[in-house]
Amino acid sequence: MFQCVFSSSVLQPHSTSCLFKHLFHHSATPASQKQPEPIYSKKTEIQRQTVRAPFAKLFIFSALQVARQLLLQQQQQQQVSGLKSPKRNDKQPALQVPVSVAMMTPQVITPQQMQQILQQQVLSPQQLQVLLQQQQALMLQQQLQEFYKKQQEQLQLQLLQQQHAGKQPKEQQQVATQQLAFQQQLLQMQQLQQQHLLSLQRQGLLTIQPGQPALPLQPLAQGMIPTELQQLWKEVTSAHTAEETTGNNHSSLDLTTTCVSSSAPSKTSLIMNPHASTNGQLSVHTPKRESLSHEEHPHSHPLYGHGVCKWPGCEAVCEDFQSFLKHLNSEHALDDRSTAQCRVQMQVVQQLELQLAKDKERLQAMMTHLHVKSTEPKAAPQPLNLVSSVTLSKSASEASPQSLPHTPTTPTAPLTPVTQGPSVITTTSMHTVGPIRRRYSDKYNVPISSADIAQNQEFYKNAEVRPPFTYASLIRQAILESPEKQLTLNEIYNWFTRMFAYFRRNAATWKNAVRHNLSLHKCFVRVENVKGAVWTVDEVEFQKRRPQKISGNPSLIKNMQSSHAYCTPLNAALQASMAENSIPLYTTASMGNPTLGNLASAIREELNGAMEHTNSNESDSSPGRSPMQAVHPVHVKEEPLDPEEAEGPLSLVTTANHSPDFDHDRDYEDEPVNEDME
DNA sequence: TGGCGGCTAAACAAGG
DNA sequence: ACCTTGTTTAGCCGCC
Repeated sequence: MFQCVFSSSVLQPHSTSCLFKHLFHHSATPASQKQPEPIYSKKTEIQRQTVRAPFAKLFIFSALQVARQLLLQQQQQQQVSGLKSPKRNDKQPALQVPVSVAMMTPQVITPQQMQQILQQQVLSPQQLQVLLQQQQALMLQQQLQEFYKKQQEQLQLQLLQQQHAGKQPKEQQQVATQQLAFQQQLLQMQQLQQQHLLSLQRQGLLTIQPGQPALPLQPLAQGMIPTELQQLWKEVTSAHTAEETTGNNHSSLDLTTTCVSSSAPSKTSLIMNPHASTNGQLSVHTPKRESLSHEEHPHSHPLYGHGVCKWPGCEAVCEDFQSFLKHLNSEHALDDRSTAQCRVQMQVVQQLELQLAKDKERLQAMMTHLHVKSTEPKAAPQPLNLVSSVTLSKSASEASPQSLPHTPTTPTAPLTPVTQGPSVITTTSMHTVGPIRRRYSDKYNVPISSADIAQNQEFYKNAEVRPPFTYASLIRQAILESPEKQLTLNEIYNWFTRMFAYFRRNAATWKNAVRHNLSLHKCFVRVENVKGAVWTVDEVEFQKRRPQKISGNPSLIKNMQSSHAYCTPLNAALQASMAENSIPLYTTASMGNPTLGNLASAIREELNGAMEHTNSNESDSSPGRSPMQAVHPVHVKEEPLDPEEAEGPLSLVTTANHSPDFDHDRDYEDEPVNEDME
């Protein structure tokens, strides 16, 4: 079956013509008229404004540029972070030059790294999803552009043939139809991009400066006739091509000057260049000049621009480059925070890469289905080398972040010196063979808070990322969420699979672990019921095993309170406990979702226990543990748990395949679902 | 270095 | 015979 991936379509056209009809259905008909998709219903006033085609074209182009720049900036920042050496930056300016185009290829970051990053989960999954959506739209658009070019060439060829031979009108018509269909796919995708950008804007991830004219975000297809679309497409592509052929292509963008800090993903800002908008026409700040200046300017640095430090979440003002270097070495030296931030950056980038791989595969499948030659034949059955390696490498075959390599997860595992370049936290050090399991340093587990899991509920539902909680915590949560505070074993299983995509795999493993935990921990009490046995939670026992470690370390708490944006989870832990005292910091995410709310509150409660101990300076006799060991350390394991895991494409984030309207009644227990095989 | 918490794997038993 | 449920043991890892 060929399920349309556009616009959340559920139609499954099984033939080319059917697909085209299907695509027409989506593209030619404004979604707002046909299917009131949520994304349209959320349109802002800006979106609703009438759009003129050239205006919209410019915006699309601009949006593409900005999105691309964001990605590249992320890559650059990650690279620079990885390269950074606290002592040498000022002495070896050559090493500060942004990475080359080649270095920004997906191969730079390995799947293992991605998994590792994912498992550390320093970054908010929501933020990741936003970035992924951006990237997805962007890359698909690029693919379609390439394809469309080919289609156009083909069409012209056939037109010529027809002029000479005066026949084959049917075939020509078909090609034209194909062309139009893909054109409309492209347009729809562009709409998606706009929506993503708007979404970012709504979430505060994208900043549009006040003076900026209202953006024309009306879906392009609306009110446009095919010829207009075609013309628009031509203009867009020609502009795009022209831009790329003028010396520096996009890969050489100097992001330090175009985009303002991407900082923490939550603060990711796409700031449209205000002085680029003239007469209401928005254009993107072309990076060309900056790129040139970057080359000419020895003091350029991917982490420095506009007198501001671009280190994620920093934005410290630095008068000149020297002061910036000083700042870089002093504020962003090799320490826990910098290491974590670097990993976050890698996480962002690699997530984007993975999503790109998936979308490429999807595009390839589309093309294959339509019997169209691909512009990237190699992308065919396997998404990308990047992904293939995940799929085929036995050591990395576990899609989950479990198969995480050795990385500097603690300060004692310092970043590789600059001289080793991108090998920092890269594959070379990660392909350790053997049953290596590594837990993350508590320092980095600490940040994962209940609030995070509450906030990112959808993420855990959809992404196969291991939840950073112990089995015991999760079991308890499942039980407490139940109306009667008791669950059968099977119901606990179902809760796991329902709430966490991760637990839709390796059922035998984690179910065994669940049973093991139920039996092992005193806090879980088995109660004989009429129908059988149910499990309940003995809160007293659970409190006994509650982590205490934080109580003895006030400085840590202080750090938590003042920690950096990337360490917000740390704050979140604290805030979670505050929330317990009727400060509803994290209740918004759970509003309208009682389950989520319960999850948040219960785990928050768990965390709060540690904080209570902290505040009261009470110390009981129970063995001390980090409060975040409740938010447990995630194991790193490099050997596959299940041989089946080595088969089929793996995905860390399966947002595209997991419906938001996840069927909660679906039973995953016996059949580890490989979503990618569907 | 040893204790501890946590996870995984596995063996085993009982019951349906 | 097979599956589910529940218990127990062992080994490993990371942290302290």
